[in-house]
Formats: sequence, C-alpha cells, structure tokens
Amino acid sequence: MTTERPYHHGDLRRAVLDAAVEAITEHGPAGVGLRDLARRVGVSHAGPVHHFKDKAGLLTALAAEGFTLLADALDQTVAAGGDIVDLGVAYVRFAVEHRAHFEVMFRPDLHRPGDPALTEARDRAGAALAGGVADRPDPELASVAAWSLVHGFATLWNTGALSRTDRDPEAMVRAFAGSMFLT
Amino acid sequence: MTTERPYHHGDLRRAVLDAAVEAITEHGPAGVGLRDLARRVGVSHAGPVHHFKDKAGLLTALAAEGFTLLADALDQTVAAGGDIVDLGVAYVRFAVEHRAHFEVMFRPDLHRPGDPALTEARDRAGAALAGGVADRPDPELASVAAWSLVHGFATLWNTGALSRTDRDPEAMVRAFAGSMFLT
DNA sequence: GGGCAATCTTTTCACTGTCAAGTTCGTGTT
DNA sequence: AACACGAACTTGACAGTGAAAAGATTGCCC
Repeated sequence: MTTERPYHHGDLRRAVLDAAVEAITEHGPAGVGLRDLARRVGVSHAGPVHHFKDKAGLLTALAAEGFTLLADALDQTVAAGGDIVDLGVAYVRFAVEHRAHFEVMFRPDLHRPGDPALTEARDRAGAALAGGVADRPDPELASVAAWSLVHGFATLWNTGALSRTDRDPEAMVRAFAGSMFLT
Repeated sequence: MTTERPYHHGDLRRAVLDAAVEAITEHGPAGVGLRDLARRVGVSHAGPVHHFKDKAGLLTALAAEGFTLLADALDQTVAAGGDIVDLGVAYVRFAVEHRAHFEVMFRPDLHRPGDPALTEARDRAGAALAGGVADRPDPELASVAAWSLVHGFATLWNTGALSRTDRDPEAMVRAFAGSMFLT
C-alpha cells in the first residue's frame, strides 16, 4: 500500500528547503542531515544532492534565501516611511520569525565559500541597513553600531540567553534603540 | 619507530579541550569530531569518551570553560576600576581572542541541556556584566542593551560580516559604546 | 605486595555524506 | 507522431562518524 508517489516530485528544491527550515527550528543547524531531509520529503536519500550538490550547498542556498527575505523586509519598512528604529525592529522581527534562516545566515563555516548568490543577497541586505544612518557623521561607525545592537539582541534572544525577561522583544528594541539613536 | 607513548596520557582531558579549541578555530564548530580530536592528541578514538561521555559533553565543558574565562576577564576589569565602556571592550577582546570558546558558548543546540557547571559559569558572567549598569533607571533594559551591543559587534566581527573595515575593533567599540552609554 | 578503580583500547553497530551508475520521465525536434 | 535528449530521481557502494560494550593496562592506597 505504498503511496504511489510520482517519479518526479514537482518542486523538490523548494520542498527540501522547507523541510530544512523545519528541521533546523526543531534541532538546530547541527541536527540537520541530507538523508533526514530526503526522508521527510519522501524521496530517495540522494535526491536532494541533484539540486544542491552538497550539504554546504543546501545551507548556502538557505542562507541566501534568508538574506533576500531580510532585504525585502527592510526595503519594505523604508518604503513605508520607517526610521532607524523601525529598521531595527524589522531586523529583530525577522530574526525571531525566521529563526532557522537567521541561524544559518551567520555561520560562514557552513557555507560554500564565495558563493555569488549568497554574497549578492548579503550585500543587498547590508545596503538596506546602511541606508538608515547615511546622514550622520562617521556613517560607517553609526551603521556598525546600529547593526551590532539589533544583531546582538536578536542572537541573544534566539539562543535563549535573555530568557529571564518576559517582556516583548520588539518593545524592548524600540525602547533602547530609540533612546540611543534618536539624539 | 612508533613513539612509545605511555598507556596513560597524563592529562587527556586538558589536551582534548586544547585540541578542540585548535580544531574549532580552524574549521568552525561544525568541523570538529571526537575521532579527529583523539587523533590529534595521539590516543585511541574512544579515549575522549571517558572524560566527556558525549560530543555534547565535550562542547558543554568547552562552553563552561569559556564562560569562566569571560567572567574572570570581566571581574578583573571592574577590579581595575573600569567603567561600562571598559567592560564592553573586555567583552569584545575576549570574543576575538578566544574565538573558539566564544562560538561554542552561544550555541545551545550543541550543549547538554541543563548542565550545572555551564549554567553556573554563565550566571557568573551575566552578573559581572549586569553590575556595570546597576545604577540606572530600568537597569534590566540597560543591561540588555549593553550586552546586545557588544555581543552583536563581537559576533559580526568574528563571522567576517564586518570585513570591509580595517579599523581596530576595540577602538570602534570604545567609540560608539562611549557615545551611547556615557550620557 | 595485592587488589581496586580510573584510564585507555578494541570491536562492533547504525548512521551519515558523497560518488558513480542506472532508471524514469518531461520536452522539444523533425 | 515517433524519437532522442537531458533533467530529475533511484540504487548501490564506500569511507568516515558517534556511540556502546567489553577487554587491557596502569597508578595508587591499604
């Protein structure tokens, strides 16, 4: 009574990426395996290889997708007239809602080094962030400071290091980012 | 012409931890394996197991050691009369100099959950950090903000995301942390 | 000196990533 | 409409990994 699945999956690449997101949110990036993903999707153990070549290839694709999603979210908030604080809140919201993507994005030891799609997506997100502080003295320093603040909060929050508070993460970001970056 | 090494290593636990630090600084936490470490130290592949039980046990021990080292460094700077900015600089310096420890410390998916030695060491470091902002309105928020700022900078720096700048990392921290936390 | 427990080794097992070779299928060509 | 071509997937194999069990070696304490 096997389920008679067709030989061609249809959109295996998408399905594997989604399964990877699911697996990572459950067990972290270390607990994800190609064979396990293949099983979840209902495909032979070497099926994903054809789309990603490598485990590193899969995670690189995931990271690139993550940076693209992030860049979209940031672009959208500036298009809606948001200021720096709104940008920071959007950053944190992305990290919390797309925890799996976010965790992979900043682990270069899991990536295929120098992947063009990844570097392009990352640059897009970086530009969107830097645009929020372009009108300051020493904008480079300001952009690094702003990025550090929200990135640190996001990673600390996601790793559970801030678990003692029961406050709302976005409200916290809005509070201290506002007091630090709005003169 | 085998090297006639004695049956008992002497201090295998220490040696494995050191080898792990070396391996992680080279290939990242994903690229470290128990068998590989055993080889580096010159011991049978199951030797380390007796000291750490698990791969998770090894990494948990490393993380605990890291938090202890960090707490020591922070305590030392307050003992030397340092202010918040000095604390932040010490944090970043630790992350850069003990990159391997630092990378493992904030990856709870690699830890044995609820390990007492780890949680105690982490609390010690947390207390040392929070002590720097105890005299502010809403000290909890201030401590989270300060921690986020330096932690974010440290991780971004270590992952190479800030590679475009050739400035000195400590000087950068001192610059923006000063402008943000000294009234 | 004798025994005991800690330390390390050997063997084995299930599992993983990767490669090479085959099989099935959509798609465009004529 | 038949066909061939290439993309998508499967099958089978291999080396390497983490973990567990059982055996060998040694320092140490009475």
